[in-house]
Amino acid sequence: MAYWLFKSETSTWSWDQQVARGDAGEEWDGVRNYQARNFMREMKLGDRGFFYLSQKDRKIVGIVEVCAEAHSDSTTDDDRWDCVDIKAVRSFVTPVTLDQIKADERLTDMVLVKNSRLSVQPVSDCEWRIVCEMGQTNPD
DNA sequence: GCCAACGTTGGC
DNA sequence: GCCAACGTTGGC
Repeated sequence: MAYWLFKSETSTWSWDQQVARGDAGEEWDGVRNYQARNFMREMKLGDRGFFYLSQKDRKIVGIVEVCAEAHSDSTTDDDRWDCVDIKAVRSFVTPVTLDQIKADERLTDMVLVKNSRLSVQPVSDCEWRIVCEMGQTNPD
């Protein structure tokens, strides 16, 4: 199983909204970046991801699961853009801030640190476990 | 609210 | 196919 990171903003799509969707999940639409799209095309059912809030919040607040593999983005007729569906798995006991991540020597290679603008990113197994531990949250 | 970094577009 | 111009993102 692979791990990922999905970026959102509270004002656009909040963690509360994601949780409220329950197991039905939600289409991760609106991504208009080839790199991010390509990562979504690689995703498999059951893959897990962090739910990160950019801008004001700048922290990881929850864990999500891919509940539909890549399909066309319903918000556009342009067939270049695909997206997956994700559902909330659990909230972080303690959210992990970008500051904490940047301050941790083990996480200096995280895409979030190296390429902060990429809205869908891969996360290594190692990074996954470290961040979950920092958030006192079950990684499985 | 500023601006650096990055991605995309389009003229040549 | 290069690269200047432009638009967007997101940390600060």
